[in-house]
Amino acid sequence: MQTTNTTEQQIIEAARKIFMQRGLSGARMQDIADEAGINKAMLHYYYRSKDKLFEIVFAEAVQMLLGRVNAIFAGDMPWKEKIVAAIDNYITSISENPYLPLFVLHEINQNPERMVQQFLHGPLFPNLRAFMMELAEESAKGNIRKVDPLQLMISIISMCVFPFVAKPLLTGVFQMDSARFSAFMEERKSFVSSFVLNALEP
Amino acid sequence: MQTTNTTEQQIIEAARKIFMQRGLSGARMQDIADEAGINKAMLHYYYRSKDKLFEIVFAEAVQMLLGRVNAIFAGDMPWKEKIVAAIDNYITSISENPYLPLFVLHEINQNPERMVQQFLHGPLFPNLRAFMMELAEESAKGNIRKVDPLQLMISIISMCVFPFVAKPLLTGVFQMDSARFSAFMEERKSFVSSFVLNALEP
DNA sequence: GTCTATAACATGATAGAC
DNA sequence: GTCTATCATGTTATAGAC
Repeated sequence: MQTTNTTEQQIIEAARKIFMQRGLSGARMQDIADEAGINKAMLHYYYRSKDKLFEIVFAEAVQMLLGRVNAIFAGDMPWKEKIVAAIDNYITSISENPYLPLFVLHEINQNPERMVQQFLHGPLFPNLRAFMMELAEESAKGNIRKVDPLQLMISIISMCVFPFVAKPLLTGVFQMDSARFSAFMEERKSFVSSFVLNALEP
Repeated sequence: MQTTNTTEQQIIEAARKIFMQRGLSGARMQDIADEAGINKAMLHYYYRSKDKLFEIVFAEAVQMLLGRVNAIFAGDMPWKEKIVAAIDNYITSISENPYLPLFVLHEINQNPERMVQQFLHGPLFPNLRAFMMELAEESAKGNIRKVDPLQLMISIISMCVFPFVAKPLLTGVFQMDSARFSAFMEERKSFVSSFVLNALEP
Protein backbone atom coordinates (compact mmCIF):
# COMPACT_ATOMS: atom_id res chain seq x y z
CA MET A 1 0.00 0.00 0.00
CA GLN A 2 1.39 3.35 -1.14
CA THR A 3 0.98 6.42 1.02
CA THR A 4 1.28 8.73 -2.02
CA ASN A 5 -2.04 10.53 -2.06
CA THR A 6 -2.14 11.20 -5.77
CA THR A 7 -5.64 11.46 -7.16
CA GLU A 8 -5.28 8.30 -9.23
CA GLN A 9 -4.40 6.37 -6.10
CA GLN A 10 -7.28 7.81 -4.11
CA ILE A 11 -9.66 6.76 -6.85
CA ILE A 12 -8.34 3.23 -7.02
CA GLU A 13 -8.54 2.81 -3.28
CA ALA A 14 -12.08 4.13 -3.21
CA ALA A 15 -13.05 1.91 -6.14
CA ARG A 16 -11.52 -1.11 -4.44
CA LYS A 17 -13.54 -0.49 -1.30
CA ILE A 18 -16.86 0.12 -3.06
CA PHE A 19 -16.54 -2.65 -5.67
CA MET A 20 -15.50 -5.16 -3.01
CA GLN A 21 -18.48 -4.36 -0.85
CA ARG A 22 -21.18 -4.09 -3.51
CA GLY A 23 -19.88 -5.83 -6.59
CA LEU A 24 -19.80 -4.46 -10.13
CA SER A 25 -23.55 -4.21 -10.63
CA GLY A 26 -24.21 -2.89 -7.13
CA ALA A 27 -21.53 -0.19 -7.13
CA ARG A 28 -22.34 3.38 -8.20
CA MET A 29 -19.81 5.78 -9.67
CA GLN A 30 -21.22 8.41 -7.31
CA ASP A 31 -20.38 6.21 -4.31
CA ILE A 32 -16.81 5.82 -5.50
CA ALA A 33 -16.48 9.57 -6.08
CA ASP A 34 -17.85 10.29 -2.60
CA GLU A 35 -15.53 7.73 -1.03
CA ALA A 36 -12.56 9.30 -2.81
CA GLY A 37 -13.73 12.79 -1.84
CA ILE A 38 -13.70 14.05 -5.41
CA ASN A 39 -16.05 14.83 -8.25
CA LYS A 40 -17.79 12.15 -10.28
CA ALA A 41 -16.44 13.52 -13.55
CA MET A 42 -12.89 12.90 -12.35
CA LEU A 43 -13.44 9.17 -12.40
CA HIS A 44 -14.05 9.32 -16.12
CA TYR A 45 -11.19 11.72 -16.66
CA TYR A 46 -8.73 9.28 -15.12
CA TYR A 47 -10.23 5.92 -15.96
CA ARG A 48 -12.65 6.47 -18.86
CA SER A 49 -15.45 4.14 -17.75
CA LYS A 50 -16.85 2.11 -14.89
CA ASP A 51 -15.82 -1.11 -16.63
CA LYS A 52 -12.21 0.06 -17.03
CA LEU A 53 -12.04 0.96 -13.37
CA PHE A 54 -13.55 -2.36 -12.37
CA GLU A 55 -11.16 -4.30 -14.55
CA ILE A 56 -8.18 -2.80 -12.70
CA VAL A 57 -9.63 -3.53 -9.27
CA PHE A 58 -10.68 -7.04 -10.25
CA ALA A 59 -7.34 -8.03 -11.80
CA GLU A 60 -5.55 -6.80 -8.71
CA ALA A 61 -7.94 -8.79 -6.50
CA VAL A 62 -7.40 -12.01 -8.44
CA GLN A 63 -3.66 -11.56 -8.11
CA MET A 64 -3.98 -11.06 -4.37
CA LEU A 65 -6.16 -14.13 -3.93
CA LEU A 66 -4.37 -16.55 -6.24
CA GLY A 67 -0.86 -15.20 -6.06
CA ARG A 68 -1.07 -15.66 -2.32
CA VAL A 69 -2.01 -19.32 -2.64
CA ASN A 70 1.08 -19.96 -4.71
CA ALA A 71 3.42 -17.86 -2.57
CA ILE A 72 2.26 -19.65 0.54
CA PHE A 73 3.57 -22.98 -0.71
CA ALA A 74 6.96 -21.53 -1.54
CA GLY A 75 10.17 -22.45 0.30
CA ASP A 76 11.60 -25.88 0.87
CA MET A 77 10.56 -26.86 4.35
CA PRO A 78 9.57 -30.45 5.09
CA TRP A 79 6.00 -31.09 3.95
CA LYS A 80 4.49 -31.12 7.44
CA GLU A 81 5.90 -27.72 8.28
CA LYS A 82 4.85 -26.47 4.91
CA ILE A 83 1.23 -27.42 5.57
CA VAL A 84 1.25 -25.75 8.97
CA ALA A 85 2.87 -22.58 7.63
CA ALA A 86 0.57 -22.42 4.63
CA ILE A 87 -2.59 -22.65 6.72
CA ASP A 88 -1.33 -20.08 9.17
CA ASN A 89 -0.28 -17.66 6.44
CA TYR A 90 -3.43 -17.99 4.40
CA ILE A 91 -5.82 -17.40 7.28
CA THR A 92 -3.74 -14.43 8.39
CA SER A 93 -3.64 -12.88 4.95
CA ILE A 94 -7.37 -13.25 4.33
CA SER A 95 -8.13 -11.83 7.77
CA GLU A 96 -6.56 -8.62 6.53
CA ASN A 97 -8.91 -8.57 3.56
CA PRO A 98 -11.97 -10.60 4.43
CA TYR A 99 -14.17 -9.32 1.57
CA LEU A 100 -11.69 -10.41 -1.08
CA PRO A 101 -12.66 -14.07 -1.63
CA LEU A 102 -16.41 -13.55 -1.92
CA PHE A 103 -15.88 -10.57 -4.21
CA VAL A 104 -13.70 -12.53 -6.60
CA LEU A 105 -15.88 -15.63 -6.52
CA HIS A 106 -19.05 -13.67 -7.17
CA GLU A 107 -17.61 -11.69 -10.05
CA ILE A 108 -16.12 -14.76 -11.68
CA ASN A 109 -19.53 -16.36 -11.59
CA GLN A 110 -21.04 -13.29 -13.20
CA ASN A 111 -18.56 -13.41 -16.03
CA PRO A 112 -16.35 -16.49 -16.21
CA GLU A 113 -14.70 -15.26 -19.40
CA ARG A 114 -12.95 -12.59 -17.36
CA MET A 115 -10.83 -15.33 -15.82
CA VAL A 116 -9.39 -16.42 -19.13
CA GLN A 117 -7.48 -13.17 -19.47
CA GLN A 118 -6.22 -13.47 -15.91
CA PHE A 119 -4.78 -16.90 -16.53
CA LEU A 120 -2.90 -15.87 -19.64
CA HIS A 121 -0.78 -13.36 -17.73
CA GLY A 122 -1.16 -15.10 -14.40
CA PRO A 123 0.91 -17.73 -12.66
CA LEU A 124 0.37 -21.41 -13.24
CA PHE A 125 0.98 -22.08 -9.56
CA PRO A 126 4.30 -23.91 -9.84
CA ASN A 127 4.71 -24.10 -6.06
CA LEU A 128 1.28 -25.55 -5.63
CA ARG A 129 1.88 -28.19 -8.28
CA ALA A 130 5.27 -29.03 -6.82
CA PHE A 131 3.68 -29.50 -3.43
CA MET A 132 1.05 -31.83 -4.83
CA MET A 133 3.78 -33.89 -6.47
CA GLU A 134 5.59 -34.09 -3.15
CA LEU A 135 2.43 -35.30 -1.45
CA ALA A 136 1.97 -37.97 -4.09
CA GLU A 137 5.54 -39.17 -3.49
CA GLU A 138 5.15 -39.30 0.28
CA SER A 139 1.92 -41.14 -0.27
CA ALA A 140 3.65 -43.71 -2.50
CA LYS A 141 6.43 -44.14 0.06
CA GLY A 142 3.82 -44.87 2.72
CA ASN A 143 4.73 -41.87 4.88
CA ILE A 144 1.22 -40.55 4.61
CA ARG A 145 -2.12 -42.19 4.04
CA LYS A 146 -2.98 -42.68 0.40
CA VAL A 147 -4.98 -39.64 -0.74
CA ASP A 148 -5.74 -37.78 -3.93
CA PRO A 149 -3.49 -34.70 -3.65
CA LEU A 150 -6.04 -32.55 -5.47
CA GLN A 151 -8.80 -33.50 -3.03
CA LEU A 152 -6.47 -32.75 -0.14
CA MET A 153 -5.35 -29.43 -1.60
CA ILE A 154 -8.90 -28.25 -2.16
CA SER A 155 -9.88 -29.39 1.32
CA ILE A 156 -7.18 -27.28 2.91
CA ILE A 157 -8.15 -24.24 0.87
CA SER A 158 -11.84 -24.84 1.66
CA MET A 159 -11.27 -24.98 5.40
CA CYS A 160 -9.23 -21.77 5.36
CA VAL A 161 -11.33 -19.67 3.00
CA PHE A 162 -14.93 -20.77 3.45
CA PRO A 163 -15.44 -19.42 6.97
CA PHE A 164 -14.65 -15.94 5.68
CA VAL A 165 -16.99 -16.30 2.74
CA ALA A 166 -19.77 -17.50 5.03
CA LYS A 167 -19.01 -15.23 7.97
CA PRO A 168 -22.43 -13.53 8.29
CA LEU A 169 -24.16 -16.89 8.03
CA LEU A 170 -21.93 -18.60 10.57
CA THR A 171 -22.08 -15.76 13.08
CA GLY A 172 -25.86 -15.84 12.70
CA VAL A 173 -26.32 -19.59 12.99
CA PHE A 174 -23.81 -20.09 15.78
CA GLN A 175 -24.55 -16.82 17.56
CA MET A 176 -21.07 -15.34 17.44
CA ASP A 177 -20.27 -11.66 17.51
CA SER A 178 -17.42 -10.22 15.47
CA ALA A 179 -14.80 -10.53 18.22
CA ARG A 180 -15.81 -14.14 18.81
CA PHE A 181 -15.43 -14.81 15.10
CA SER A 182 -11.91 -13.38 15.04
CA ALA A 183 -10.94 -15.54 17.99
CA PHE A 184 -12.50 -18.51 16.25
CA MET A 185 -10.38 -17.94 13.13
CA GLU A 186 -7.26 -17.52 15.23
CA GLU A 187 -7.90 -20.88 16.94
CA ARG A 188 -8.72 -22.30 13.57
CA LYS A 189 -5.11 -22.06 12.42
CA SER A 190 -3.97 -24.78 14.80
CA PHE A 191 -7.21 -26.73 14.49
CA VAL A 192 -6.93 -27.13 10.73
CA SER A 193 -3.23 -27.95 10.89
CA SER A 194 -3.77 -30.72 13.45
CA PHE A 195 -6.86 -31.91 11.67
CA VAL A 196 -5.05 -32.32 8.37
CA LEU A 197 -1.93 -33.89 9.83
CA ASN A 198 -4.00 -36.37 11.85
CA ALA A 199 -6.02 -37.28 8.79
CA LEU A 200 -2.82 -37.96 6.86
CA GLU A 201 -1.27 -40.28 9.45
CA PRO A 202 -0.83 -43.67 7.82
CA MET B 1 -41.31 -28.74 -7.67
CA GLN B 2 -44.90 -28.21 -8.86
CA THR B 3 -45.88 -28.86 -12.43
CA THR B 4 -48.86 -26.49 -12.20
CA ASN B 5 -48.06 -23.88 -14.80
CA THR B 6 -50.00 -21.06 -13.23
CA THR B 7 -48.61 -17.64 -14.07
CA GLU B 8 -47.56 -16.95 -10.48
CA GLN B 9 -45.49 -20.12 -10.50
CA GLN B 10 -43.90 -19.33 -13.85
CA ILE B 11 -42.88 -15.94 -12.52
CA ILE B 12 -41.37 -17.33 -9.34
CA GLU B 13 -39.41 -19.93 -11.26
CA ALA B 14 -38.12 -17.33 -13.68
CA ALA B 15 -37.25 -14.98 -10.83
CA ARG B 16 -35.42 -17.75 -9.03
CA LYS B 17 -33.32 -18.49 -12.07
CA ILE B 18 -32.44 -14.88 -12.88
CA PHE B 19 -31.84 -13.74 -9.29
CA MET B 20 -29.67 -16.78 -8.57
CA GLN B 21 -27.51 -16.13 -11.62
CA ARG B 22 -27.17 -12.36 -11.41
CA GLY B 23 -28.06 -11.38 -7.86
CA LEU B 24 -30.50 -8.67 -6.81
CA SER B 25 -28.61 -5.70 -8.23
CA GLY B 26 -27.63 -7.53 -11.42
CA ALA B 27 -31.07 -8.89 -12.26
CA ARG B 28 -33.43 -6.96 -14.53
CA MET B 29 -37.20 -7.20 -14.38
CA GLN B 30 -37.16 -7.46 -18.16
CA ASP B 31 -34.94 -10.55 -17.95
CA ILE B 32 -37.35 -12.19 -15.52
CA ALA B 33 -40.31 -11.37 -17.74
CA ASP B 34 -38.51 -12.78 -20.80
CA GLU B 35 -37.56 -15.91 -18.90
CA ALA B 36 -41.17 -16.39 -17.79
CA GLY B 37 -42.41 -15.69 -21.32
CA ILE B 38 -44.74 -12.93 -20.19
CA ASN B 39 -44.99 -9.17 -20.10
CA LYS B 40 -42.99 -7.01 -17.75
CA ALA B 41 -46.12 -5.39 -16.34
CA MET B 42 -47.37 -8.76 -15.14
CA LEU B 43 -44.53 -9.00 -12.67
CA HIS B 44 -45.80 -5.91 -10.92
CA TYR B 45 -49.39 -7.03 -11.17
CA TYR B 46 -48.61 -10.24 -9.28
CA TYR B 47 -45.76 -9.21 -6.99
CA ARG B 48 -45.87 -5.42 -6.74
CA SER B 49 -42.13 -4.72 -6.82
CA LYS B 50 -38.72 -6.14 -7.57
CA ASP B 51 -37.90 -6.17 -3.86
CA LYS B 52 -41.03 -8.13 -2.99
CA LEU B 53 -40.22 -10.70 -5.63
CA PHE B 54 -36.65 -10.95 -4.48
CA GLU B 55 -37.68 -11.38 -0.86
CA ILE B 56 -39.72 -14.45 -1.77
CA VAL B 57 -36.93 -16.04 -3.78
CA PHE B 58 -34.32 -15.24 -1.15
CA ALA B 59 -36.32 -16.57 1.81
CA GLU B 60 -36.93 -19.77 -0.09
CA ALA B 61 -33.22 -20.08 -0.90
CA VAL B 62 -32.16 -19.61 2.70
CA GLN B 63 -34.60 -22.31 3.76
CA MET B 64 -33.19 -24.66 1.14
CA LEU B 65 -29.61 -24.03 2.18
CA LEU B 66 -29.98 -24.00 5.97
CA GLY B 67 -32.97 -26.29 6.38
CA ARG B 68 -30.99 -28.88 4.47
CA VAL B 69 -28.07 -28.66 6.88
CA ASN B 70 -30.33 -29.38 9.80
CA ALA B 71 -32.30 -32.14 8.06
CA ILE B 72 -29.10 -33.88 7.08
CA PHE B 73 -28.14 -34.45 10.69
CA ALA B 74 -31.52 -35.92 11.53
CA GLY B 75 -32.06 -39.57 12.44
CA ASP B 76 -30.38 -41.54 15.17
CA MET B 77 -27.64 -43.48 13.46
CA PRO B 78 -24.31 -43.98 15.19
CA TRP B 79 -22.20 -40.85 14.82
CA LYS B 80 -19.80 -42.31 12.26
CA GLU B 81 -22.61 -43.28 9.94
CA LYS B 82 -24.24 -39.94 10.51
CA ILE B 83 -21.13 -38.11 9.34
CA VAL B 84 -20.87 -40.26 6.21
CA ALA B 85 -24.55 -39.86 5.40
CA ALA B 86 -24.51 -36.13 6.03
CA ILE B 87 -21.58 -35.51 3.71
CA ASP B 88 -23.08 -37.68 1.00
CA ASN B 89 -26.49 -36.02 1.25
CA TYR B 90 -25.19 -32.50 1.34
CA ILE B 91 -22.97 -32.81 -1.70
CA THR B 92 -25.78 -34.51 -3.59
CA SER B 93 -28.32 -31.85 -2.71
CA ILE B 94 -26.07 -28.94 -3.62
CA SER B 95 -25.15 -30.62 -6.90
CA GLU B 96 -28.79 -30.26 -7.85
CA ASN B 97 -28.65 -26.54 -7.19
CA PRO B 98 -25.05 -25.41 -7.48
CA TYR B 99 -25.76 -21.67 -7.68
CA LEU B 100 -27.62 -21.65 -4.36
CA PRO B 101 -24.77 -21.23 -1.86
CA LEU B 102 -22.98 -18.39 -3.61
CA PHE B 103 -26.27 -16.60 -4.22
CA VAL B 104 -27.25 -16.72 -0.56
CA LEU B 105 -23.79 -15.83 0.70
CA HIS B 106 -23.46 -12.87 -1.64
CA GLU B 107 -26.87 -11.44 -0.81
CA ILE B 108 -26.36 -11.84 2.92
CA ASN B 109 -23.17 -9.86 2.59
CA GLN B 110 -24.99 -7.15 0.68
CA ASN B 111 -27.60 -6.83 3.41
CA PRO B 112 -26.92 -8.75 6.61
CA GLU B 113 -30.09 -7.40 8.24
CA ARG B 114 -32.09 -9.56 5.87
CA MET B 115 -30.90 -12.60 7.82
CA VAL B 116 -32.40 -11.39 11.09
CA GLN B 117 -35.91 -11.92 9.77
CA GLN B 118 -34.98 -15.34 8.47
CA PHE B 119 -33.79 -16.48 11.89
CA LEU B 120 -36.93 -15.37 13.67
CA HIS B 121 -39.12 -17.76 11.70
CA GLY B 122 -36.35 -20.17 10.88
CA PRO B 123 -35.11 -23.26 12.66
CA LEU B 124 -32.47 -23.08 15.34
CA PHE B 125 -30.86 -26.24 14.02
CA PRO B 126 -31.73 -28.61 16.84
CA ASN B 127 -30.29 -31.61 15.01
CA LEU B 128 -27.05 -29.83 14.38
CA ARG B 129 -26.70 -28.79 18.00
CA ALA B 130 -27.59 -32.29 19.19
CA PHE B 131 -24.90 -33.72 16.94
CA MET B 132 -22.30 -31.32 18.28
CA MET B 133 -23.22 -32.36 21.82
CA GLU B 134 -22.82 -35.98 20.85
CA LEU B 135 -19.38 -35.27 19.43
CA ALA B 136 -18.38 -33.54 22.65
CA GLU B 137 -19.47 -36.60 24.64
CA GLU B 138 -17.59 -39.05 22.43
CA SER B 139 -14.61 -36.76 22.70
CA ALA B 140 -14.82 -36.79 26.52
CA LYS B 141 -15.16 -40.58 26.54
CA GLY B 142 -11.98 -40.81 24.47
CA ASN B 143 -13.70 -42.47 21.51
CA ILE B 144 -12.59 -39.66 19.24
CA ARG B 145 -9.69 -37.28 19.34
CA LYS B 146 -10.34 -34.18 21.41
CA VAL B 147 -11.66 -31.49 19.05
CA ASP B 148 -13.78 -28.38 19.22
CA PRO B 149 -17.13 -29.58 17.79
CA LEU B 150 -17.79 -26.18 16.23
CA GLN B 151 -14.47 -26.21 14.39
CA LEU B 152 -15.20 -29.72 13.19
CA MET B 153 -18.73 -28.87 12.11
CA ILE B 154 -17.63 -25.86 10.11
CA SER B 155 -14.81 -27.85 8.54
CA ILE B 156 -17.23 -30.47 7.27
CA ILE B 157 -19.55 -27.83 5.85
CA SER B 158 -16.59 -25.99 4.29
CA MET B 159 -15.28 -29.07 2.52
CA CYS B 160 -18.71 -29.88 1.08
CA VAL B 161 -19.85 -26.40 0.06
CA PHE B 162 -16.74 -24.46 -0.89
CA PRO B 163 -15.88 -26.39 -4.06
CA PHE B 164 -19.27 -25.41 -5.50
CA VAL B 165 -18.82 -21.78 -4.54
CA ALA B 166 -15.37 -21.74 -6.12
CA LYS B 167 -16.17 -23.94 -9.09
CA PRO B 168 -15.11 -21.56 -11.89
CA LEU B 169 -11.90 -20.78 -10.07
CA LEU B 170 -11.03 -24.41 -9.38
CA THR B 171 -11.83 -25.58 -12.87
CA GLY B 172 -9.63 -22.77 -14.16
CA VAL B 173 -6.69 -23.31 -11.84
CA PHE B 174 -6.72 -27.09 -12.04
CA GLN B 175 -7.76 -27.26 -15.67
CA MET B 176 -10.92 -29.30 -15.23
CA ASP B 177 -13.88 -29.25 -17.56
CA SER B 178 -17.43 -29.50 -16.26
CA ALA B 179 -17.65 -33.28 -16.51
CA ARG B 180 -14.35 -33.65 -14.70
CA PHE B 181 -15.65 -31.38 -11.95
CA SER B 182 -18.78 -33.49 -11.49
CA ALA B 183 -16.68 -36.63 -11.22
CA PHE B 184 -14.44 -34.84 -8.75
CA MET B 185 -17.40 -33.96 -6.53
CA GLU B 186 -18.71 -37.50 -6.73
CA GLU B 187 -15.35 -38.87 -5.58
CA ARG B 188 -15.28 -36.16 -2.97
CA LYS B 189 -18.11 -37.75 -1.01
CA SER B 190 -15.95 -40.69 0.05
CA PHE B 191 -12.80 -38.61 0.29
CA VAL B 192 -14.25 -36.17 2.82
CA SER B 193 -15.86 -38.96 4.84
CA SER B 194 -12.60 -40.89 5.14
CA PHE B 195 -10.65 -37.72 5.73
CA VAL B 196 -12.83 -36.68 8.64
CA LEU B 197 -13.04 -40.12 10.22
CA ASN B 198 -9.27 -40.56 10.00
CA ALA B 199 -8.71 -37.17 11.55
CA LEU B 200 -10.97 -38.10 14.45
CA GLU B 201 -9.27 -41.39 15.25
CA PRO B 202 -7.91 -41.12 18.78
C1' DG C 1 -7.04 19.17 -13.44
C1' DT C 2 -11.34 20.20 -11.46
C1' DC C 3 -15.88 21.61 -11.40
C1' DT C 4 -21.19 22.24 -12.91
C1' DA C 5 -24.58 21.14 -16.01
C1' DT C 6 -26.62 18.13 -18.90
C1' DA C 7 -27.04 14.67 -22.38
C1' DA C 8 -28.17 9.84 -23.34
C1' DC C 9 -29.72 5.82 -21.82
C1' DA C 10 -31.57 2.08 -18.68
C1' DT C 11 -34.81 0.56 -15.50
C1' DG C 12 -38.56 0.12 -12.09
C1' DA C 13 -43.17 1.14 -11.90
C1' DT C 14 -47.89 2.70 -13.40
C1' DA C 15 -51.98 4.12 -16.39
C1' DG C 16 -55.33 2.73 -19.19
C1' DA C 17 -57.23 0.19 -23.27
C1' DC C 18 -58.92 -4.29 -24.23
C1' DG D 1 -55.64 -10.91 -16.56
C1' DT D 2 -52.88 -9.22 -20.17
C1' DC D 3 -51.03 -5.97 -23.11
C1' DT D 4 -48.87 -1.28 -24.99
C1' DA D 5 -47.37 3.05 -23.99
C1' DT D 6 -45.41 6.05 -20.91
C1' DC D 7 -43.78 8.23 -16.65
C1' DA D 8 -40.31 9.08 -13.18
C1' DT D 9 -36.14 8.28 -11.61
C1' DG D 10 -31.43 6.85 -11.40
C1' DT D 11 -27.02 6.24 -13.63
C1' DT D 12 -23.16 6.39 -16.82
C1' DA D 13 -20.86 9.42 -19.51
C1' DT D 14 -19.62 13.82 -21.77
C1' DA D 15 -19.41 19.00 -22.81
C1' DG D 16 -17.66 23.06 -21.67
C1' DA D 17 -16.47 26.87 -18.36
C1' DC D 18 -12.78 27.96 -15.25
